Amino acid sequence: MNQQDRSYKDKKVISIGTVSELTGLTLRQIRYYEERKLIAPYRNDRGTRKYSFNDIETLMDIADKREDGVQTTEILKEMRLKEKQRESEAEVKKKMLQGQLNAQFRYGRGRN
Amino acid sequence: MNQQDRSYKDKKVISIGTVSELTGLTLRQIRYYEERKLIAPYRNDRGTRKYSFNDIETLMDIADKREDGVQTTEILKEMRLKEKQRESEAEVKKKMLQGQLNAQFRYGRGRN
DNA sequence: CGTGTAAGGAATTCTGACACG
DNA sequence: CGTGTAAGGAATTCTGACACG
Repeated sequence: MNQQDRSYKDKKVISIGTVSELTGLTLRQIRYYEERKLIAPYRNDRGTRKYSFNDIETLMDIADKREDGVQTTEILKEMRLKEKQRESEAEVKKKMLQGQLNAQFRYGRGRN
Repeated sequence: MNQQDRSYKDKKVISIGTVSELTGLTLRQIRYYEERKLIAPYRNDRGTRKYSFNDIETLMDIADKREDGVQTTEILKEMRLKEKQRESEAEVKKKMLQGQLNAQFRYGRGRN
């Protein structure tokens, strides 16, 4: 996904009623998951919550796990773990790219 | 942009107040451009308008043209023309791809 | 033509709280 | 713990219409 596309997915512009329709969750549930730090909607001037498509996907994941009886505390831990995993992966990729650049640089110099 | 990303851009989930903030247009203007067929928001059960990110981009284009004094009728014509151009381009691409496939097929047969 | 505005009604969202299990 | 609900207030959105230039 490129930069442009991310901006759509991350932009917090959807109000809670629409999120409720899209996820099948009640307003109460959506607000409660925020209280438990599982999501962090933006608040506009008037204090109205605004959600992103990303938030909606997170909420659908939460709904699945809650159906399996997983508590919000556990879900929060899982989410934090996943986040760390993503960071590590990004780190590995960065290092691999760095290694390739170094190799290419040495190769280029050798031919001159 | 892949299928998944398109769904974010095209999904009509943003209410008119947010669209107003994002585009700088007044509610009156946004509704009027709909009346002139420049945009077509979705209406939910209660008749509330819902817009997509695509609609927002269209509205920003409209705003620019209106500032240049272009009338809504002209803008509509321009939009329809662009649409036809996009269709032609898609047609050309389709034909080029078809040609390549044919060539490949003949080439493959020749070697057997 | 394009936009502002006042009008009245209906639906939305917010918070804090009590209830239940 | 997770969710429902009633409560009261504030802001949103809708339509049809009159106004102006």
